[in-house]
Amino acid sequence: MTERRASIGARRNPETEAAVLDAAEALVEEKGISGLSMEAVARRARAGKATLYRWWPTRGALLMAVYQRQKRIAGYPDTGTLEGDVAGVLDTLFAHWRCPEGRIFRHIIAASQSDPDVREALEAYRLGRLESLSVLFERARARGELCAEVPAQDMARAVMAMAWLHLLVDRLDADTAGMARTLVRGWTAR
Amino acid sequence: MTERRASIGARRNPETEAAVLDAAEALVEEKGISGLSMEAVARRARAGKATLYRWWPTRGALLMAVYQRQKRIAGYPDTGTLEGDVAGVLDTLFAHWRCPEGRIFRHIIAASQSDPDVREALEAYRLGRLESLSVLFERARARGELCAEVPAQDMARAVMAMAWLHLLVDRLDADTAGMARTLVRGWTAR
DNA sequence: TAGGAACGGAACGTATCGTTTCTATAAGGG
DNA sequence: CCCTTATAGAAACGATACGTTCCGTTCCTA
Repeated sequence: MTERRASIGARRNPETEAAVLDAAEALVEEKGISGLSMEAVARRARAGKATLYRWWPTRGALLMAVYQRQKRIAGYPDTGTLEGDVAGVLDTLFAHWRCPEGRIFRHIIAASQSDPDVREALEAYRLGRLESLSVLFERARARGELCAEVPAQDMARAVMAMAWLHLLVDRLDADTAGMARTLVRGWTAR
Repeated sequence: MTERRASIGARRNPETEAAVLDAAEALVEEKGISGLSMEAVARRARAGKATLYRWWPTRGALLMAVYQRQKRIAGYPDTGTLEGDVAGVLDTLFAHWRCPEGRIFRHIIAASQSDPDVREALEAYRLGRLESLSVLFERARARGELCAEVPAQDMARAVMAMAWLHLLVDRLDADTAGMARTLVRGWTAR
């Protein structure tokens, strides 16, 4: 634990990378985003600041690296109805955001408001999530459950918007079933 | 312009307050939230830092003061249909957020993720906006346009969520009419 | 008239920033 | 086998912002 983690030659040391990302993640969990200073990360990871800045030139880059290291959420459950599926998505998402690793996401959204690099990375990630959300609507359409008028992209955006709002205002304990009902009502064939 | 703005006695100087808030607003507009340092505000406003800290103990307090100085958005237009009203609300809101003073709001949401004072102030403001949004749904209910099943609070939250999402991901140019249609479809009597 | 509060301004010590320089280490190439 | 290359960590740098504390001035209030 206390042995020095030296260079392993003319290539990047994975142990150093892991130590840095561990330190950064722990700092954000413990002290919030303001605790994520390059100094503090370097101290905690026992890494040189030069090493940090070599690989993660900005705080935003470090933040995104931490988040992208986390395992992705698996596919969503198939409950047989669109409303059930949407409620399941919201449940899964809220549960993920409540756990220690997930708490970082709100800070990423916050950082993206002023850091162009974070914004770009988040936008790419967000579009991917919209894509994966659309699976639900494809399934519903195949079941003949959907009305034809509402574009799948619009529905996915509405679900994401609801989720983000509750994350940002710290209401991850809200009634996801009610949310799903409110949203889905207008999208199903009548 | 260059004359010294001295004390006016044992009471707060409105000119100083205005100068400080002007400086803070301009700094956020020009350089984003990271440009809003107490040092920079004091320099630009030609105010002492002691004066700043006396009235706005934290950066968050300063940020909220800037936003709350702005004139409130007037009542929403009455278009005769819920869908038209919601589209109008989104249009008004997006237009406000696009103009220089409105650009601050995204930074307030961001700051609220780590600053408890900002969070509290934003939460109070947000609940007020939800209240004022509910006027739309009262009107629709009076017209018999609404189905009885969806609570007004849930509808208001969905509209707000959609708006916030588009603010945060910098898509204030999106199709508000389409959004309104997507949301409102499920809430009207069928 | 005396007290006190607000004002701008300056200085203080502390902390973090991002950069630079240094030494030591370890792989690959000729 | 040596030399190049690129790494890792440590230390120091100047710059910036932090929050606080004084000071001298102005002028309202009691």
